[in-house]
Amino acid sequence: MSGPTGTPGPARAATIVDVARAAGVSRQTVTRAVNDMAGISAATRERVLAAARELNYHPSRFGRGLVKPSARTLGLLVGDLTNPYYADLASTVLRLAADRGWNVVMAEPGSVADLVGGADAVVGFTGLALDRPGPGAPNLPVVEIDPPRVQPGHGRVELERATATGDAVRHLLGRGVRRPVVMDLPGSTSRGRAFTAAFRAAGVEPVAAPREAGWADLRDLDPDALVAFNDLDGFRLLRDLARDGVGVPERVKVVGVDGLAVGEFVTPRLSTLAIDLAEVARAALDLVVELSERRAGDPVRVVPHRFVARDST
Amino acid sequence: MSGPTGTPGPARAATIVDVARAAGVSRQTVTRAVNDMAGISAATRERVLAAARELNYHPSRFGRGLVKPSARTLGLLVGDLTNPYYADLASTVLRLAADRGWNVVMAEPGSVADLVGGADAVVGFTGLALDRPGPGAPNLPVVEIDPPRVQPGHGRVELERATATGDAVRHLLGRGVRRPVVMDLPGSTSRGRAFTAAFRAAGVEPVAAPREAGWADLRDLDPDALVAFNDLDGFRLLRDLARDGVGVPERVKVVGVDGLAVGEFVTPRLSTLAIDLAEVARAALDLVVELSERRAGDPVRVVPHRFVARDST
DNA sequence: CTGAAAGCGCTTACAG
DNA sequence: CTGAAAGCGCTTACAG
Repeated sequence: MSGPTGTPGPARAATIVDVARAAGVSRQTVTRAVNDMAGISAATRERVLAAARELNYHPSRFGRGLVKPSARTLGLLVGDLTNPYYADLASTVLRLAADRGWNVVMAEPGSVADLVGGADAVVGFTGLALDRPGPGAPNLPVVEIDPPRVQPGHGRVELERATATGDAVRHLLGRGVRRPVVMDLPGSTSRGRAFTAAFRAAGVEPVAAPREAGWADLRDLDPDALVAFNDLDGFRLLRDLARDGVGVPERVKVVGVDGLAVGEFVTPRLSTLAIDLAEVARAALDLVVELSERRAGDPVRVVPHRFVARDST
Repeated sequence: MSGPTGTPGPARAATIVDVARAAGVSRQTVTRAVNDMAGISAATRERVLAAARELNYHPSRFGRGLVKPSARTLGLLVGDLTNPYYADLASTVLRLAADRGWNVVMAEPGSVADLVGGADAVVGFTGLALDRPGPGAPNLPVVEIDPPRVQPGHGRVELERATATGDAVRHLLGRGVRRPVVMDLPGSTSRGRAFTAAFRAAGVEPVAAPREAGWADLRDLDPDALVAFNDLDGFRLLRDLARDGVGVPERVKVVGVDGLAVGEFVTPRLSTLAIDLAEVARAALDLVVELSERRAGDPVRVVPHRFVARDST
């Protein structure tokens, strides 16, 4: 609906040709001015930059990217960054990716704008989202962290839990625990299943409870240990227990999962299943590079949790 | 150094033409297969996809972006994501940006790979890095959060501190504080200066101490209040004080800055200068949109801190 | 110091 | 169902 010529359409962003026309020069003179290159008179440069400013001109990443080498972009899919677990992982990925000259576009599940379209490869907790790798969808290299099921062709970093869970359970049993509660999501996840299995192997039948249960909901079970879904939930439970005057670890022991550094600062300090997130990040990046260069088979890396006993058990 | 033709060079990534040649079809047939479009026989599609897989073909974001509308990309520059302050802000930015159809490329200072080249606009704590907006450098819309000094043409979100600092200081004085220590970075920052000014206005001269000082360094000053550089530092101090058996808040009061949610979970719960990060994020995004559409003057938004008194004071 | 030409990798009409 | 042509916005040699 814009006029025949000269009447700038309101929607379309200014392009290098618009600036060239406005400044009365050629396109590559605009390039020279805008990119601060040599071989252009000060006067011309000024005129061009003025025109660019006037038109609110911003060079297109795409035009530029097509023609000159530029950083590759890694799509990173994490859970809620509000959880330090994901934030810490992201922090390491950012650092390692930058070392290798990659940019990182990030998304939380539910806010995946166009991760796939904006990235050259994708890494992350795909269990949280990313269902749509349709037959012909832009098939990027993908590395999944802690995936619920294997996806052929994708790399994956598995977070091994069995060993550390065994250690934790042994630790609890050794301190007299007989009536543990394992808290988990509705469908049950590998974390919950691992604890349940380990307790059973020792002849103790744990009670299952929903992740978000509070002490008020659990009190009647008279539990002597609570396995929280993660550290954040563990903090919440510790606070509730303190509020109700329930002694931790004397009367009830509490274990978290994730190994958050802040667990050192709550009272009592929270025992937890920790994992080296820097190692997870490193493994994921190694795999994604591998995948984008050669086409490897089904590359897998395994990173183990370890049990960290602190004061809450 | 690759052969005359047919000998694939090792470095160069496969392009749509390579696939077309390998499959013996035209470029747009490749497009149809790869993008799962209609108007192509199943057999041809299979043949093309096989060739694509064989060549490890991944469509170029740039070629594609140039020709079809795609999400805009916001560059977000935050501090260490390991600090929940930045992580929480990033989380909100991610969500809001996705609502508006933007992608977000993220960087921490020191890991800024090519933020400027990879984004259509930049938002963040530019005080932490980003010095190089040279004369002709790719001039994107920029919104600075809590900038150390105003940069003409840039939008900015100012984090107002004076009011909340006054409240905090009044609160402390009201509880008998007379020998406060204000901890800050070497050059002193606006947060430190605000506290110092507020104490002086009330006729109390605070002692300045380096941000990373521990109780061992401060004990001899016999302070009755510690103003930590941020909440994380506050947690550290609380732990040290508990370890040394120093009563908080009876003997020493502790104030943090940032308003981290975990401050609710440490013991005693940390009093702090909080700010609504969602509001900061929203203001920054509003400005950046404004800046990339019209060219506004020097758009500014102000978001206030507020003092949250908890148990540590 | 400045400009005309070619090409980066892709998709969108348009013919057949 | 398939392909030849044009063009997206930019930069890189190459002439003048």
